[in-house]
Amino acid sequence: MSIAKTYTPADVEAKWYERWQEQGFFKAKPNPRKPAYSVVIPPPNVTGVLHMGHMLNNTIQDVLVRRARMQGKEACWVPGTDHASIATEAKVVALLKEKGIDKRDLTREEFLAHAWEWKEKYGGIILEQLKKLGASCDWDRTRFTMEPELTDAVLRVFVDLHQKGQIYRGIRMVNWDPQSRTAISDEEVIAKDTQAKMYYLRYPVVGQQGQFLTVATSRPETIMADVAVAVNPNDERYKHLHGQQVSIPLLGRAVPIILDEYVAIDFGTGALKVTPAHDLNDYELGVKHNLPVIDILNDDGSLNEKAVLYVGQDRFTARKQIAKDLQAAGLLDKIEDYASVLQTSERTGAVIEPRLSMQWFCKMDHMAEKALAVVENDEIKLHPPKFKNMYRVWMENVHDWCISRQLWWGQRIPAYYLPDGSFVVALTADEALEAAREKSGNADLKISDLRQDEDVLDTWFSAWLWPISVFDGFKDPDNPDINYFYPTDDLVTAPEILFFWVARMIMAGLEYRKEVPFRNVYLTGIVRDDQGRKMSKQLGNSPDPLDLIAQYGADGVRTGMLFSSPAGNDLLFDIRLVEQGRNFTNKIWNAFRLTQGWEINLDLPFANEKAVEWFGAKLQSAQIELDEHFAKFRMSDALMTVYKLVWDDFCSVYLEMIKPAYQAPIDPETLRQTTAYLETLLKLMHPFMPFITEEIWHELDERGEKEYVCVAAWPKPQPMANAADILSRMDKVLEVVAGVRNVRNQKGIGPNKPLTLAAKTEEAALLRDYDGVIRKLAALSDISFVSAAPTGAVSFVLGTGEFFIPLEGHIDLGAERERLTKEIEYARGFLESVMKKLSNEKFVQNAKPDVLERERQKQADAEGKITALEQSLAAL
RNA sequence: GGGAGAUUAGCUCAGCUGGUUCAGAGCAUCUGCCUUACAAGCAGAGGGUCACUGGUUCGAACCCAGUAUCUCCCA
Repeated sequence: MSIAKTYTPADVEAKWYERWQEQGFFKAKPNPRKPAYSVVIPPPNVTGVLHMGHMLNNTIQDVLVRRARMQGKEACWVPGTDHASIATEAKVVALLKEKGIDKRDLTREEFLAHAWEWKEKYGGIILEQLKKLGASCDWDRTRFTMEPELTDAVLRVFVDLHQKGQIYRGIRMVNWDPQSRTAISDEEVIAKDTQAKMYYLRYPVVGQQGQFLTVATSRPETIMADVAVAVNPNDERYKHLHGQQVSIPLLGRAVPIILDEYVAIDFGTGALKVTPAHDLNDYELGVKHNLPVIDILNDDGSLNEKAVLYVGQDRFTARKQIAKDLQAAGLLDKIEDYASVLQTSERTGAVIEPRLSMQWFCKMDHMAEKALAVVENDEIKLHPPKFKNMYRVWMENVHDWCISRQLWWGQRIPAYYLPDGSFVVALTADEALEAAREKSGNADLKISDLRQDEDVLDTWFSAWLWPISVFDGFKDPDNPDINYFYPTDDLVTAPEILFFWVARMIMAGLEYRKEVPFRNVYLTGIVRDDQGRKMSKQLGNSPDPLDLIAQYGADGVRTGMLFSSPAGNDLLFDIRLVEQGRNFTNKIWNAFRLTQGWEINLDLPFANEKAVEWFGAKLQSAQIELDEHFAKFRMSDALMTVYKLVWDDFCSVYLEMIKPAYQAPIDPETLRQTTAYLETLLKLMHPFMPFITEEIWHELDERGEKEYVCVAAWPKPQPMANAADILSRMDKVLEVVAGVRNVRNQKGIGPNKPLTLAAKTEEAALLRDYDGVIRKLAALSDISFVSAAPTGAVSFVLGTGEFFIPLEGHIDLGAERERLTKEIEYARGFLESVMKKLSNEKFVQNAKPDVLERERQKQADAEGKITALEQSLAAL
């Protein structure tokens, strides 16, 4: 039989993914005989292509889902995509621009036609990429947040919350993104530290020739929107100006000097320009003092005619220009450097303008309170739990959610305006008409008299319904799917969207199902490069995931990503991790290859009882450990447990123990047991490395129609009464083996040159039991037991036992002596520290009995060891 | 400015209620091996004042206080 020496994933991955799909293994439907397990994918943007973050996130989900499936649960992983209002619209606008089409020249319908066309063409790419990774989603359930049914859910919720008074319309200071020309929510604003300038402007005091009030501002272009200058009433410097007016520099418009304790005397000059339209604090000050509002900005961030000056110029151009003009007019006192915080848009990066505008809001207070409670009482667990604190702080300080966006791509707000300016909210235009007739008392109103709100809803306003809407829980709240699969089990996502999305899904779940949407939230870290920088397209520091898969195999990439990704910690991506993953697949492949090469001789007796028994015990303890790691969502540790079990215990120890001599046959019982172990290992590895395990599974044996490792039963630990004993006995044996190998290394003796070992130990019976194992692993021709040290031998000490390897001609007496002396010194020091404890009365009184017992044991061991070492030294 | 978390080997991280092998793992490093499954490998080895300073305790990586540095969140 000839099997390739190295594993080539490219040959098998596509095949198995296809087979799994053909067999319908990923499909899930309500099954009363099975417990449900469900996960909804964090829907990637339709604009997205697979990046490293997706790889990590979806690998983790797939591991969880595959394991649940093997555990006999009805595992349902719902895939889908998000319409990503701003991001997609921006992308489509840019694309049109390239073709020479300006969005403003298009009607809403025309634009949407382009957008849909784009979505149909590119929107599914990312899901196809996930298949390459091995993601075991139920593809028949693929949803899209803007598809008709999900849109229907969004509109129903909007109407419902409006009816409940949870949604309202109002003028508020919002975060205006001048690039995408829409309001965005607080959560979409990113604060960035920057070096800005502070401009000190002279406002001439009206009627007092030559007198000025100097005001510090970082945004001089907004002076045209000033409606007052405020000073602190207690500020001695300005008492003489109380009741006066100043005129706005360059503009000449007079505004009052107002008094308010809000003004910080020690900041800037202690005089504050008040610009209600363009600053939240100023707005509040304006309301308090009954000041007018002058909005000088256009949607795109340029100045409008209300500014009078610089009309049509962009705000930043205007800022530069006005600084020059003020300088020229002698009204600029000075400019200072100033460290400030810039508010920027999450989506476009544009500098946000605080802007007063009419928007739709969703009240958060009640919903936030409930959504906080379920996390506080652990009905929903966050992993790692440190995020609980962050979650609490946010929930306790949450503001109402601005849900309207001045875009076209998205769900259009179902509010309809009557000719008189009032509005009704209804699911359809027909219903709106009915409501409008009732409201106005005008039975003659026609649909054409109504005007639907131009805005669309925030993308998260559809995403927050995702765990319910993907199971059609709004259209049909009592359908079998949602009853069976909701609440979902685990949600795997990034901490960045804990508030955007996770918190709001919890709110929606509680509001519409009276039940949490999931039990566990696993928060992954950010994938960074080896210098700790976030991976991004702009930096070009991210490898192409599909290239990686092509090069290292999906299994290699999956394990590589998991190797260093403890929950909630950032992952410093290093190609070496993926190499390690690839190497692991190759190791597995070769273990399989080894077992396939053996000739069987049916007449041979069972020759490897000790080895088989030991690996059984090892397997059992590893499985227990593995299940514990999974229970705690410690994916990295879970993988490491499997990795060490396979590589160290199975390959390096077990297979070496049972491996027949070259071209010698193996006995049937050993082969049978070994194959069974290999199958168990394949099952344990499958969630992490689905492809190679499926490949070997089928190579290993003829399999039935539906007999795939993908759906094999997850192995349960086999209870073994004396497992601990078996393991500790073998540990001692392996120490002896390591001792011999160490001597070989030190003396430069090849691994195959037969040696003999003489042991002077109380564990002779144990070593006799394992005689075959020791001889094989340590390549010994004979093991004898002695009561006195032989001469001319190299020795090593384990516990209280002494071991001698006769090696005439290899012995350096001086070096041997030195080594033994050092060991004796170390052991004496150790004994001393133990004795110190034991001679301390307080320790003996206070320590628990088992602790005391351990210390006494240590004492005995150390004394025995010292004796043994001294005898060895004497024997030299 | 407010809050949360972190600091353990060269790197990435474990370390449960303070008490065996409590100073660990993987990778990297070093040494020797192409030993008929695997050089994408085998065998072995070295490496840490558990950030710092005090305190509590018979006993501290672990508990407490302070200091330093870093990260994140919010304003």
